[in-house]
Amino acid sequence: MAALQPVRGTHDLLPDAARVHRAVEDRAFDVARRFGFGEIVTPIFEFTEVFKRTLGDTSDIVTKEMYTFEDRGGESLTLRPEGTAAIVRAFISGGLAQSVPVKAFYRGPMFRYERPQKGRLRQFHQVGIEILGVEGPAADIEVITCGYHILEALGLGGTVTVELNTLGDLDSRAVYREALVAYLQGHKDKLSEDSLARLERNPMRILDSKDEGDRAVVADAPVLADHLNDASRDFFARVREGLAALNIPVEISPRLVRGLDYYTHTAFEFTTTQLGAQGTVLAGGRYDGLVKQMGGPPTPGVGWAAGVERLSMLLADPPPAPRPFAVIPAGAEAEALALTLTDRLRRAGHVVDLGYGGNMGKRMKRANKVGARAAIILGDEELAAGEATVRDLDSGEQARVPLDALEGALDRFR
RNA sequence: GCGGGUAUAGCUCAGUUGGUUAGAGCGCUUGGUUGUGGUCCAAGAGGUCGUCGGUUCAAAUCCGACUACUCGCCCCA
Repeated sequence: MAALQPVRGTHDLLPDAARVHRAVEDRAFDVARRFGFGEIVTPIFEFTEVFKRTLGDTSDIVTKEMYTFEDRGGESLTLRPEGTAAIVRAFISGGLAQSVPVKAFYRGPMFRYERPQKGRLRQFHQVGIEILGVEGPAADIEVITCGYHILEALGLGGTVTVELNTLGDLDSRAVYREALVAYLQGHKDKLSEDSLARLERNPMRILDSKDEGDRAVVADAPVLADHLNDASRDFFARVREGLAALNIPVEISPRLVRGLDYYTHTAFEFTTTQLGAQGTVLAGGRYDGLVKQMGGPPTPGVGWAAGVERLSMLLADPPPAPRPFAVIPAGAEAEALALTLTDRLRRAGHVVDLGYGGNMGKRMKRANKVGARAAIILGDEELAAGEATVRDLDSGEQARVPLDALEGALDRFR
């Protein structure tokens, strides 16, 4: 039986769930398209190097969460654990540096070997956007605004908090990091085990530790904002002004940091309290060093990714299944007519269900089960008159309609 | 990777201090005749009680391991 279960941390999307999942993706893309983003589809696996080089050798994702394997040709490949690295790789290998700015939207499955929880799977799905080639804060503003509009389109405008911070440019970040490490070194005895490890690899992560002891230490730690140079400070101010002008409610979170190494300047996170520990629903930031780090021409970038499963769980108005019309023939002659009539109505754009057999009672039951809006009944009487009986399954009212006027008669049910 | 909880029909759950053929609701199938669903009534199908092992005369019930799910930590979308 174990073999017949989906692999741990993976999930089938049965029709009802799949409909919600697609709706989230489609609405996100609809909004992104209005902002001028075009879709980029990249392969689901890449050379392992693509992720190693971008995510940093010490990140958890690279060190213990990647699905890496050797193919038959001996190449080391990895199922993508996130989207940005692949988009940037495509940007470089596709020569898109010639046509910056590039505004890319992507969606699809990502893979991380993690311990599954609610809202955390081993194969999960993201939608994301990236703007490559824009240095100024206009891109940051647009990217955050787009994310906010998408959440609004999903009916989540009021339930999500937008947290914002700046990591400063590379100089500011380096200066701050030094100050922070110096401070933390002096309080080593009070730090948790996790944070001692972070002190080596990713000291800024200690800022958002949930450990009480850590929090006490962090409370008096040097603040990033005090270490920003003028350029970084100005950049952040302009981002905030832009968002304020667009009425996007933002909370400044001085301790918000990013797990991945390539982020600079703007960092943001859209969170909800409705999903427990997996409250982050959309997150991203600016990554000015990434393209160059991957071997492309120095190109600034900013973007975010959002978790489709998490958004699906929150979706305010899950889309209903479409309500079909049920064509119900009685008798062999009617059966033959039903086949062509159904085809005609489908070509006209209607959703039509044609049962595979059974008497009228069974077919009516089926019509009801599939949520049909109306039944189109074809029997001997109707055939003789060149008509069909159209029965409104909500009200129970029915009327005879000439066959060649059917399309028009069905329009009133839309 | 670490810690806690859970695991009974397709779904949501009962199952008393271990004791014969494991129950309910919903869903499903069939019927309540001949061309009309949703409501109602009746009958029926469906469970190696997550898996493996142990304790016992006897295990869904107690113990252990494993697996999955779940809630935290970690990480992150």
